[in-house]
Amino acid sequence: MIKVSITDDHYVVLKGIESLLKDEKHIRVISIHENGQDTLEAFEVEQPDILFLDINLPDINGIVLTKTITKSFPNVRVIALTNHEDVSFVKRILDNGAFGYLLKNAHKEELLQAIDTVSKGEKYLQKDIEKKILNQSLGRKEFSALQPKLTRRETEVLQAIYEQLTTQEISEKLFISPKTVEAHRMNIMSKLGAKNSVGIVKIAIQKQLL
Amino acid sequence: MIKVSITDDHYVVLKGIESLLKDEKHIRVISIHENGQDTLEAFEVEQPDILFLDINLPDINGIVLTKTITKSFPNVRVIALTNHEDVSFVKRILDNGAFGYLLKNAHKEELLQAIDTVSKGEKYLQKDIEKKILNQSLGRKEFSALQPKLTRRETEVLQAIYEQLTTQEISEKLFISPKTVEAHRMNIMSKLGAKNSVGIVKIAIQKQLL
DNA sequence: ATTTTTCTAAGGGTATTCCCTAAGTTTTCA
DNA sequence: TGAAAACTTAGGGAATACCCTTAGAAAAAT
Repeated sequence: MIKVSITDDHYVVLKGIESLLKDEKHIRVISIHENGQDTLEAFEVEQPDILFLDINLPDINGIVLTKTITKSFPNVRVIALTNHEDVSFVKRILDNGAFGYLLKNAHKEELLQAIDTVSKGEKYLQKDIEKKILNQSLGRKEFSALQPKLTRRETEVLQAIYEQLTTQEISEKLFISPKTVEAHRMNIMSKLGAKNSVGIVKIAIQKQLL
Repeated sequence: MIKVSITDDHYVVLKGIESLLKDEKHIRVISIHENGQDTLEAFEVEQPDILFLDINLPDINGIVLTKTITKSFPNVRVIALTNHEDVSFVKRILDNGAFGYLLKNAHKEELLQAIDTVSKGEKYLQKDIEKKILNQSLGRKEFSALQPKLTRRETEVLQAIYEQLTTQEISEKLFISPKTVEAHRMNIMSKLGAKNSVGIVKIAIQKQLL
């Protein structure tokens, strides 16, 4: 008997997965949750073998939550559920301890196969995503063409730029010199391949950094 | 007996709504579809009273599809399903003939109420969206707080800004003086309520002007 | 414990954007 | 056809962003 939990803020998704699984005798849905907090609290009492986890939750960032869960409850295997087909995104999630990755357009067979595969301790990726990863992994790696990694500070500056703050305002907000803010902005531009602040925001949105 | 169809490329959403409705005796789900094309073809044979339509479909833009359906099959009442909480978005959909608007985190009660309300011929909006629309509609109207209308030239400049071009480069691209470009940019900022070019792009993306 | 990365910040420019006012021309629409 | 809206241009100045280099201190990773 495989115990499954589901966390998704879209109620219909929650009920959809539940209804798809309820005919399976070897699978039991033990709990469903609409946010990260509830999920963590419920896990204090009983942990599932597998958690279907929506990455876009209202309260906690899904990637962070994945990390938390795999650390606090190592027996729980997380299968990420999203609409992002972005390969870099998949990578980040897997790096943070997820065992599988499913798009929300997955059909019943894929859902079941994901559960079976992951419960065996193997990683499960949806077919088309697997292909994409392979294709892109064959590109150059050193240039980090995929998901540019911003540092904590850079992320803060990025956020502030997005909020239309000026360098001066950002420096006051973060208690650092304007010159430092500029340095961060230059680094962000360089990492994202942007020509100016507009490009930073444009690309950051595209790459889901915001 | 109310006949319902569902169109959503996320299979779990499809099954979720279906399972939520299957206990209701006065409602019958007559068909489910994963894309716009299938939906239109199926409607040639039989039309539902109500269609739950995901606005983000792989093949056809949901807003356009709403328009098509309400024209070709005027008996079908469309309830839009999305994650967008953007008020301007809601307006656009309703303007194109939709009878209701639900976020995907809607619970069973809301789903049923939406069906009942819409089948009576009334419009149904989810509570929190209704509030937002009211709030924003009470603002100044002459300034077109909702969907700011940009002129043809302003749209071109907006596009160029989005492409990270400088004022100089834009002027060369459009064969106008840099000063004119600046004038347009100022007008765009004013219309969108942006503080700078970053804001222009940010808001333009939010309001789907790009 | 040591290397690497990140964070910090400065000087010294240049380029660009932002903001105001003003006004002639063209297009659109009632 | 006349009025309104949109498009065009401009001057001038303040503010901000961009770009380069350099470099010490702090934090993180190995």
